[in-house]
Amino acid sequence: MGRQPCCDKLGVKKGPWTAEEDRKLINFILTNGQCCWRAVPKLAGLRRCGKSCRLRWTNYLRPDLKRGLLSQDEEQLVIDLHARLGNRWSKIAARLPGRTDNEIKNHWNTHIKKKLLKMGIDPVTHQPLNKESKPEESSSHAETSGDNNNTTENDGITNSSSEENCSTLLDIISNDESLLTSLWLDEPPLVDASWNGAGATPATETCNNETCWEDNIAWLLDCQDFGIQDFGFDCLNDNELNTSKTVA
DNA sequence: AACCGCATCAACCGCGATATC
DNA sequence: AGATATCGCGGTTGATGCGGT
Repeated sequence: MGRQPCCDKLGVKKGPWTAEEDRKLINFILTNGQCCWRAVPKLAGLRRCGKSCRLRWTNYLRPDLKRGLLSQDEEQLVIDLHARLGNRWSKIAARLPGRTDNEIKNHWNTHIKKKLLKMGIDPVTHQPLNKESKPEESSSHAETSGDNNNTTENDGITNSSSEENCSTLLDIISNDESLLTSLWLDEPPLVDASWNGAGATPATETCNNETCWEDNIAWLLDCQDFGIQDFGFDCLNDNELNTSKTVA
């Protein structure tokens, strides 16, 4: 009854990934595509659990990932989406091309949270902190879902230009019924559909959908064209440069 | 130069949802 | 139908780097 265990836990390595392990995982996925993660460590010759492989790939090795800090626009979008969705990081990440839920979660906890607090805004409710907040900050945003375009003047993200960004992004979201609906419903992401199509689908299903699988293989092979087989760590930057082309 | 505290982020853990037997 | 495995998500931890003293 049931399935075989995910991994036997014995001899499974933990901790930071080495360049060699990364290379093995990348080579395996480029060659075979993303099939069932449970089988990946064995087939790729890794002493890792499948879960760890999936995490490493989705959070770090995927060639379509952007690296580096979030831009102001991205940051503001995260704030806005968080006001609507709460800590549903995967949903938020789905709206930011090349960003992972882990990355956004980290950025939220280390940067955005502090900025909001500094601005007198509760990062959980996105409402003004009444006790500590400065009088002018509680003016124009409160209970409604779009009230988080925090436009105060005491922090870097809140200068006049970012104010415009805030309202622009907010307008886009508020005025786009389909986007709003999709944010609330469990709709597939706009940007990373190809990845989710392959990544979230168990091998059996993937095999049933040959077109989808082949598309992903083709896409992964495209990655090889720009030198991923020569993987050293700086190649990911090259990947970044080429990903937009490839995805497009 | 050495120590300390803080910030950052990759990776792990545990849980719920879903799939499979 | 129930038991169990797998997947994906969100919370948390720990290693590392950096700046200040």
